[in-house]
Amino acid sequence: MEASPTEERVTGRSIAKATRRAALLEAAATLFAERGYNGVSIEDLGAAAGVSGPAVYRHFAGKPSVLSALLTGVSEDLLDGGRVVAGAAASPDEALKGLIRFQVEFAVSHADVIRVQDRDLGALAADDQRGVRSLQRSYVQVWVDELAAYRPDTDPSLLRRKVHAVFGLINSTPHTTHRPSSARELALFRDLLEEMAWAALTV
Amino acid sequence: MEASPTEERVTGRSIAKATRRAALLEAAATLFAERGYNGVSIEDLGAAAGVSGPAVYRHFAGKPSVLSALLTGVSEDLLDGGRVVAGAAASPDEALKGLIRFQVEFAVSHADVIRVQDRDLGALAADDQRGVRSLQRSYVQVWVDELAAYRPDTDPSLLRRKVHAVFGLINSTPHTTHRPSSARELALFRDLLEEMAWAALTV
DNA sequence: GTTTCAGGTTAGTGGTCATTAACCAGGAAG
DNA sequence: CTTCCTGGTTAATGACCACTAACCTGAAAC
Repeated sequence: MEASPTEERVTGRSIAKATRRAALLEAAATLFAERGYNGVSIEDLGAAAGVSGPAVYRHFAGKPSVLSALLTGVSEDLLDGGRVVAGAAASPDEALKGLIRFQVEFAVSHADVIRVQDRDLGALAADDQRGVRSLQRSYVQVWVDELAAYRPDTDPSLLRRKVHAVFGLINSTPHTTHRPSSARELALFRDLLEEMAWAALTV
Repeated sequence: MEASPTEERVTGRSIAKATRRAALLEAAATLFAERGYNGVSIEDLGAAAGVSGPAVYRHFAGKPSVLSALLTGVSEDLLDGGRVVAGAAASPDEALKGLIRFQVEFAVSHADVIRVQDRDLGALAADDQRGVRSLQRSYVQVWVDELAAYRPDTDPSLLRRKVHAVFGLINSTPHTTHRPSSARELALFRDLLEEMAWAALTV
């Protein structure tokens, strides 16, 4: 017995494949963010990853699968990151500040996926959409739990709305036309978003 | 000399035409918000307005013109409304509160156009896009002017970022899955958004 | 060194869709 | 009452595009 089917041999080819797949997802993030899922052709997508057209089908079952992989990935990253951040915090208010910092960092450095997520989620097939929405819900819940601990005796549905609104604030980044240029500018911008988010959240 | 070319006779037909056009724009708002500009066919659009397919071309030059009319309209409404609100206020802080109230009201009652605006603006031809962006910039400027009066000695570009972030917060409404049901709920929700927006803006 | 087979490639293929053509009906104008 | 012409209609037409077929090449496996 050499290797179980799940155990993959690491060969030059498998590396190349993984690399190509990653390049495709990267290209998808950029292109979908720019023109929207329906505005990008498989041909465009392949081309942006240095491969042409139908080669994409060697990595994904179809165009919807690309979107699905992209959005599922980002939702998982957010949920995992959020749980780690919240778990490491010493108090609810530290947790909330950490979550804000984490979300701001994510939104600023992954503006494209954020944009795709709230623009093209509806283009997903019902099943995948359910999956992504479930991950999103869990992530929101991480916030709501901390907020509930920080602000007891508040209607949970109100808390959920607060969290959504704060996401709107933080995720407004991708819509911003004038992106900060220097690193200094960017740091100030992140601080601003964090302060505003905190103020809004603790109203 | 009967009538100048700009002066239109009001006839049964002209009324019917205006009505149909309005119905088409209404349908466009709903459908584009739901499936995105590229996800809606001219056929769908016509059907939603009780007319089929190519009849749309009797009212608009093409699909892009529909989007253009829709977005230009909303941008104008916002700018006009914003100017009235700001002009009627007795002080900068009253003006800001009025602007917030106005924007919240607009976002809540026109969630669909808001969604189309920040989702499909990029689908517009360069010229129309410029026009809409110019209107948006002016609207933002109305806010920035008041904010500058309320908070002197602050970098204007920072103020602009603040305003953008607050728009993100307020305009998060369309992304909210659980829409408030009762009128009471809705009023509470509007109040919440207003409070959060004010807190964020005055950080 | 040969055999496999995964990951590419270039031609279809069928469907969808924006836009145009050709035609029709009925209100407005005279 | 007749003439126009506008807002509709249904049938092309031509792009574009997702996906499939058929074929090729070179790394892995033996």
